[in-house]
Formats: sequence, structure tokens, C-alpha cells
Amino acid sequence: MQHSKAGEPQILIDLSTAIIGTDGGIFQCRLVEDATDTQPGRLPFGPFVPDQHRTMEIGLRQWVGEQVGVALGHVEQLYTFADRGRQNTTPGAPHVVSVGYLALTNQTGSQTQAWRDIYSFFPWEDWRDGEPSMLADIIYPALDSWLAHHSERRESARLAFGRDGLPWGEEYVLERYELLYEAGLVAEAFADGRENAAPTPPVPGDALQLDHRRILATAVGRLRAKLKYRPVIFDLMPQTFTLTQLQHTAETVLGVTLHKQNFRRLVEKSGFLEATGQMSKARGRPAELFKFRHQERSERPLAGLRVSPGRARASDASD
Amino acid sequence: MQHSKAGEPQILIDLSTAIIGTDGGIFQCRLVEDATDTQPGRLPFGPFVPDQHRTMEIGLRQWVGEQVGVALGHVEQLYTFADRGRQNTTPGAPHVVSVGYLALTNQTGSQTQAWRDIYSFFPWEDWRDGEPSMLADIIYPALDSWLAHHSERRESARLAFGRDGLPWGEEYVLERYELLYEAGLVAEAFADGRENAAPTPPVPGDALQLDHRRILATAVGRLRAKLKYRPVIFDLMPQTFTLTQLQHTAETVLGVTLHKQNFRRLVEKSGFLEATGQMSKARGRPAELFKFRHQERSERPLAGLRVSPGRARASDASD
DNA sequence: GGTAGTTATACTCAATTTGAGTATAAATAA
DNA sequence: TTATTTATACTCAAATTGAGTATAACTACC
Repeated sequence: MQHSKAGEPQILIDLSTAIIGTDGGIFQCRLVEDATDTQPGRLPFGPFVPDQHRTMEIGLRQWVGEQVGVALGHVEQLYTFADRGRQNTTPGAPHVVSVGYLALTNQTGSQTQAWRDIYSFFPWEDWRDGEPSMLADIIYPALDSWLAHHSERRESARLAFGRDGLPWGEEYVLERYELLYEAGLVAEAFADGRENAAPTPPVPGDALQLDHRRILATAVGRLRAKLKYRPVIFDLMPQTFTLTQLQHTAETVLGVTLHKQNFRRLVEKSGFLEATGQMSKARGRPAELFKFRHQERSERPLAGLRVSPGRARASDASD
Repeated sequence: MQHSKAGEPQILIDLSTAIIGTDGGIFQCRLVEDATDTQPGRLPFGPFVPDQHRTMEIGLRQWVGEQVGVALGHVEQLYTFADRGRQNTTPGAPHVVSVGYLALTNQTGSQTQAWRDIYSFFPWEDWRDGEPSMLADIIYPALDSWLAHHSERRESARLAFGRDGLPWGEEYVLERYELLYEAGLVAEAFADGRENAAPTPPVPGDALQLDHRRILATAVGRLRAKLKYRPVIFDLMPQTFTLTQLQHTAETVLGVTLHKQNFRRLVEKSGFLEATGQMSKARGRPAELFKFRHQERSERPLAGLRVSPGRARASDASD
């Protein structure tokens, strides 16, 4: 009774991977270097071929290997997107469903085309220097005029953007992007042929092909959330690192600044770190180098990396 | 360049939904009432047909409507399962990928075949009366003898089951089920033809068709985790309820008991409740009836429903 | 070689949250 | 009445968190 009517329009599953790393305070995502002037960038992706791929993760590792060749640390499935009209919709072509994956790596590089700053796609997400002025200047006015005749989305917008008194929740990356898409304020909305979208998007931020910016938004949101209860941050770090480097990585991902002394206290008592005895040499007092304790494997909770109600770098304590 | 080689073996996407509710301390899941004596039960499910279903959620609502007709509250996508050998694998048939969904409802019933106690599928998950003795008596010995020659899974098992000193994490439902499956200790492992599985599974607990027990485990794990940071519990409650009813629901889902006075304190200051002024009549002092404040819509965090290191009902405080 | 600048680390302290109670109130059943 | 049952209020110590101050250990420069 199920599985009726085979032979209908084909379904094709695309496996798309957001490979994320950090490099000296830059939050990076790996793109495929085949961009032309007219086309936006894209994530590595390719079809899931059950005959060749025993699991989807095997499939994605193949495409990542062939297209960008990055060594992956933590890999996790994010979400399966299947809505009509948000993927390539050439008539007659198979319906495309995309399964998004998040992959972390500690090997980034800065070959312009390849590794791109994630905040160039979501400039409103970086609060390390305080609330980005584009929110008040551009996004809120544009969003509000859309909300004026879409009042059913008001409450979602309040929560996603932390308006009138609500806190900015750094993990609601997808919810914010989706609202901007719905409101026709990002380039993909026009590319997908939504009637309310203008050819030149009012909101700054680079576009990606297909639904890849949506997948990236999902990846960033998930990573920010997960950072607070699982020790995934160490997949972004080199073998050894100082506590300040670790903190900068956390800040880069979360897009906020953290209290230095409390971060240290938190991370030291978590038990995930092991002192190496070596010291880093840089400006100022040398810092001890730590490494992640791989013995006690990594699924234990890392609680406490909660972000206190936003605070700009300017007003940071200590230094 | 992608999307090559169409016309290869078909992919079929199944949408399977774990509909979860509670009824007086019973944790329930809705099954389809077409079970025979020889076949285990199944969740409502059916294929995703892109031409008819603009989104997968529309598809699943169709199958749920046709097969069980339950009104759904909160609905969320869980995970997409695609590994070979964990779905129907008749040779030549299309490869089946299943997308699992969690749906909550406050309308349950107890027509034996339809609504089944979730803990009958996962009896080791119910710690409301203390640690289930089957863990020490049956599961741990069986698991340990498998781990003896699968030492690479030792650490996962330690974490999933909270062994030697680690706490029992009530949200690791899927991880526990998967370990038992891998170890060949549940009926599905034999049904899927795994070589290490015995025809009569050593571990108690009812099986489900296909990968439905895995989907249900995912659903329960996700629900238990989400309960702690989003107000999803109210989707399981009737219009009005007492704080004790609310607590019992939380305990039913989490499979542990909670401290009554602290639960009250937590939930009262969360701001999600509104007193109705009415009182419930039952044995003992009447309790005030509350309702969920639907105005302040529901994505705000409900922090604090953390579970303190296990405590059995027997040693519960107060009464 | 002393001093300013820079970064790291130790320690403090109040406010809040949590875990675990005791005490009391309001009903019903005998 | 009195025991039993359930609900609710209040207490209190321990732990955690937010936000500092104080000091240590380097480098660069005059």
C-alpha cells in the first residue's frame, strides 16, 4: 500500500556540506573554486548514489574529497530541505532534495576564492564589535515594512532578532536568514522567483548558489548552539593552543565577545584540557599551551559556554 | 556537472512520523492499527511525492491524516536515515531513504492497538522507579561481552549508558538503542540480517517494523533534550492543567522523577504560565489550574528543566 | 637597564541559581 | 475529629555566574 506508483518523477538527493573552520579571528567556510563572475559561490555537493554510497556520509566525503579535498573533523547531518522552489527547478528535471551537512576542520587557508569569511554572507551576525549598524539602518526598516502586512510573522521576527527587549539569540541564524528570505530582502529570494523580491537585494551580504546559503545558515546556527553543550570547538583548533586562542575561536564562531577570566575558569574546570608544559611566544607574557584530552572521548557535555546578554568588544573588561 | 546519470536506481523517500503524547503517566506513541500477529507495529508513514507535496511536512500530514487521523501540535524534522540495510531491501526495489519526524499531540487515547506505551519499546529508559534492574541483569552483561571484542565502541557505551561514574543522560536514547542494535541485542538487528544477531533478542522491548524503532528512539531523545530549553511540553498538555499534572508529564517524558517544590519554582518564574483562578478537584488539597500563555509565542527558551543526577521515586522528598 | 606596553593568570566578591529540605494550608475519608 | 492526601510557601546552604581587581611575565624602546 505504500511505495505505490514508482516510475513517477524522479527524486534526486543532493549532499551539500558546509565545511567550517577559523583562522585568526576569521570565520571561514570552504567553497568550490569554480565561481564565475555571474554566478555566486557554492558549497561542495553532489548526488547521493545508493549503489556507490552505503551511507550518505560516505557520499558526502566523496564529493568533498573530489571537489575541495579538505580533511574533515566532526561531521554531522543538519537538515533535509525539500520545499519546492528553493532548489534548481528546471521543468522536467528530477525534484531535488538536499541534505545539508556540517563539517568542521582545523585546516583552513586564505586562498581568496576557496575559503570565504562566513560573515560576508551574514554580516548582521557578527556582534564582536557591538551591534552591527546595518541592523538599525537597513534591516529593521526593511523588515518592518514587510511585517506591516505580514503580522502573523511579527512574533517570530521579535524572537529571531531579539527586538523590543528580547535578547539577541546568537543561535537563531537560520531563523533570521529565513525571515529575510521570506521578506524578499536577500538575493536568493529574487533568484527563486519570489514575487516580493527586488532584483537588487536591499540587505548586504553575499549570496550563494541554490539553497546553499540556507544550508550555511543552518550550519552556523547549529554550531553556535552546540558549542554550548558539546566540546566541538576543539575540532576547530590546532593540536596545541593557548586559552586565548581558544577563546578567540569561540568568539569568532559565536559572533560575540566573552569575559576572559570567566572563560578561562570555565574551560579549565571542564576537564577537557591538558597542559603541555610548553609556552607560546608572542607579544606580552607567554601563555601556556594546552591540548584537548582525546582519551576522555568527546561526547561529554561542555556546559557553561553560555553567552551573557551581549557586550561589545569596546566595553570589554580587563585589557 | 552534478546531477549526472539520472535513470539509475530510483530513490524513494518515506516520511515517517512518531506521534507522541502522554496520558496519566503513560508515555504514548501512536501506531497504525494494521498489525498482524507475525508483524511488529509501525508508525504512520508514506512516500514523499514532490508533485503532490509542496513540502515534506505537507506530505507527512497527509499520511498521518489518512492512517491515524490525529491532530498534531508541534511538528519537527528529526533526521534522514539512508544507510543500506536498515530499510526494506527487496532486490531491485528502489532504495528507500526515510525522513523521520516528531509530532506532539495532547489528544491520546488508550485503544490498545493504537496508542502504545513508549517504554514497552525501550523499557530500559524508564527510571521513574529507580534504575531498571534489567540494565544490570541483562543489558550490561550482554553489552559487555560484545564490547570485549569491539573495544572501539567502549567509550561510546560508557557515555551512552553512563557507566563507571558517568551520569545517565536521559537524552541519549538513540545512542543507547543504536549500541544495542550494533551489538545484535534487539530484534531489528536479526530482521536486518546482521550476522551477530540471534533470532530471539536477549534484551526485552518490543520491536517495530523497518527502522521505526530507530526513528522513535530519535524522537524520544530529541524531545527529552528539547524539553530543557524550549517550552514544547505544553503541546502535550490539555488547555488547563495543574502544576502537578505538568510535572508528571515532564517526568513521564524524561523518565525520571523531579523535585516537586523546585519544579514549581522553576516553572512559575518562567513566565509561560497564567493562572486561571479555577481549581481542580481531586483527592487532597485542590490545586490551581493554569494555562499556557499563548500570547508570548513559544520559541522563548525554557531554561532550567535540567535533571539532577538521578533520584528514584522511592527517595523523593516531600510526600 | 629601566619603563611602558602587552598579555596571562590568580584571586575576590556579590548576585543568582540550584538542590534539598521544613513548615503549613486546604481539601477528603474514616 | 482525626488521619490522609495533596498543594503551596518559605528557608538555607552550596554552587555557579557575572564582573571585577591585582599581579605576573614577557617584549620593545629610549
